[in-house]
Amino acid sequence: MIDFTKGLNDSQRNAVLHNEGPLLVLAGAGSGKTRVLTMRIARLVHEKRCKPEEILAVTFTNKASREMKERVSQLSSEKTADLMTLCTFHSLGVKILREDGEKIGLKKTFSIIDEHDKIGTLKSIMRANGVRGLKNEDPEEFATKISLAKNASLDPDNYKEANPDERKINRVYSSYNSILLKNQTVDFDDLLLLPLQLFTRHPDVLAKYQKRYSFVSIDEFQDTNTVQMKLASFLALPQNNLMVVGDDDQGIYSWRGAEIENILSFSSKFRKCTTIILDKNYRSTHQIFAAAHAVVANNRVRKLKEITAVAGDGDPIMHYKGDDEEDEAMWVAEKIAEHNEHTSFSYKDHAILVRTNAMMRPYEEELRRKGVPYRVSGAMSFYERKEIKDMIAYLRFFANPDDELSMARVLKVPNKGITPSTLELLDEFAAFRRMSLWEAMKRHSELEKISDGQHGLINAFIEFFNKFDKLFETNTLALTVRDLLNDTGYLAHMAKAYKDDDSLKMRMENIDELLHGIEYYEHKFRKKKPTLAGYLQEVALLSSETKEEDESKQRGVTLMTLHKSKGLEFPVVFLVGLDKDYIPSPRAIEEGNIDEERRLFYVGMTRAQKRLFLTYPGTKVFRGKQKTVTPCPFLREIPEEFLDGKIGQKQDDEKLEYVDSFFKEMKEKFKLSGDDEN
DNA sequence: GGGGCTAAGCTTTTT
DNA sequence: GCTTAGCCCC
Repeated sequence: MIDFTKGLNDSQRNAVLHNEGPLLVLAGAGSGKTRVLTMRIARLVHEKRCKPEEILAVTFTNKASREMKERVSQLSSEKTADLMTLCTFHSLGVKILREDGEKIGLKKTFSIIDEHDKIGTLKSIMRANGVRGLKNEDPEEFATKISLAKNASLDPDNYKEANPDERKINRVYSSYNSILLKNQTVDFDDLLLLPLQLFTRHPDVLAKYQKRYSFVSIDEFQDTNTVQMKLASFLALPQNNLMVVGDDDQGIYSWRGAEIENILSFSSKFRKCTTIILDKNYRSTHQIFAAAHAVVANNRVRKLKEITAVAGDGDPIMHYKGDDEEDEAMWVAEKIAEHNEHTSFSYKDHAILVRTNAMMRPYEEELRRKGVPYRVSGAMSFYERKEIKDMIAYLRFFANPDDELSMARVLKVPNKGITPSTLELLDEFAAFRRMSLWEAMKRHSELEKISDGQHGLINAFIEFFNKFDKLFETNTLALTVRDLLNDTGYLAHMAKAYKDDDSLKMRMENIDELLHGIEYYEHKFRKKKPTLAGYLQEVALLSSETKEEDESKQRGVTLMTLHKSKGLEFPVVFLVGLDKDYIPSPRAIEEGNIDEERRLFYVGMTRAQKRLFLTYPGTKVFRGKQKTVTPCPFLREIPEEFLDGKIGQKQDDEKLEYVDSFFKEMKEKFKLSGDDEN
């Protein structure tokens, strides 16, 4: 029998050997949590405590779920890993809705709307409802509120009850939801909320899934929202074989609806819960980790954990104050070039972490100037590119002709000649007869106001649909898409539109890449019958991914926001722009949520394995004016013994005193909100 | 669909 | 003050 505990420390072993009942694993940064999670499920199956198909392990990112699948494959076999459900919360939602969504009025072919189209939909709803009148209210704000409502498990009716005064939001929210339903479309939040509603309304369906999954694990539990928590606890019943892994010190997504309370109160919510703390950090040097820990220990509301770094003492943290933002960036770029030249650290070992996307620019400029290769994480993702969105719209339309957004795009590129006024007539007709726009289109001959020419174009469009609809049924996806590209004149249209442009080649390559993706999907699902809707639901969840490639092949310096860095590690990390106007952000101060900002700082520090550099500019240009910068107050919380001693130089003393008084001030300000000595 | 102009806005965004 | 996004017009 395989020894699944080989090379593990005591707490890791205890977690891996846990069998039935709820288990909370508090996993400090770099403590080997993925290892523990995967080893435990591999062991459960290996020892025949359950079948592989009874394992459900949920993560937040595609990357994390891929990694988990890989590791389980290595520990058992690829076949075993394939039988398990190792996926993200959202793809679990897709699976459930595809299987049983019909019970709540959702066809198997439903579409998933992306963020951009969502804003567009809200905009038109707001316009139609007169909400976007005088004050020109921001659809983004409405989107955020609706999303938070959905994450808190509030449907339009619940929300209205809880917030009777938010009349505009109420109107927009309920009309948004009914439009989505009419288009047989869901948004990302629905992928969680709708399964939950399905479960509450159809206990028999819930029972089916409860029986299917006998062991449930959740990764990054500190980031779960109300809906995810409910889903997890529903699915784990009745045995409650629920393992959750997370680190309350790394909860940085409260503004997206994550409830850190879920992890803080887990052990009191679940009777007989076992709690295990993974208290060895294998990632960072002692100097780095102890410093980071000293900072985060200032948070009042947290699970007490004494975590020690075991990877050796290391060098002190270095600090640099630039003359201005440019000088700061220059110093960092120089340092990296120097490391690459004279030390064992190469470019790819370095990461520059910033608080806001806008702060990346001076670094990009400096790196480019010095010829240092770099990659910006979070640049435009593959699926956001125009040509890809166009193609996806075509595919969505064929999978789900009720999807009006996609139909609108299809009608536009290349232009099918059906005019806006014709569409308006069709739309009215659809509303009057309570049918979809597509249904109305098919009955266009009933509308006398439409001109003969337009009737002809609509007929051609319907024929075009029927032809390819059949092809999608009979031919392979990839082949049909190739036909589609020619038949619609899309390729010709591209060639014309980007005639003298370098970007034409790139766009063609992107289309090629998409075709390869389709072929890959067909290959992967060859046994399970690949379908158009299935493919689309797969890729919808990859929407924010830059495309697999890099990582292993990557050569350059990584430039990204602190938020994006969570879960990653780099030998050398630069935390830059440590300016008190950015971290903690003014908004966080306003909301009294400084602890989360401190956690963000902690996440940044703990990304570093060998060397950590903290920098800030002495002055900056802010809204056109030169201003003196006050360093980030968290710098003051790093014990001097771990620093290279530069912080606290005379010229900085005044400012650092200010920083000390900053915390006093904050304490005063929020005394009433419970942040006092009790 | 792109070019050019005007007007905001200046946190973070796993899916 | 400068960048970016949205919108109008071609």
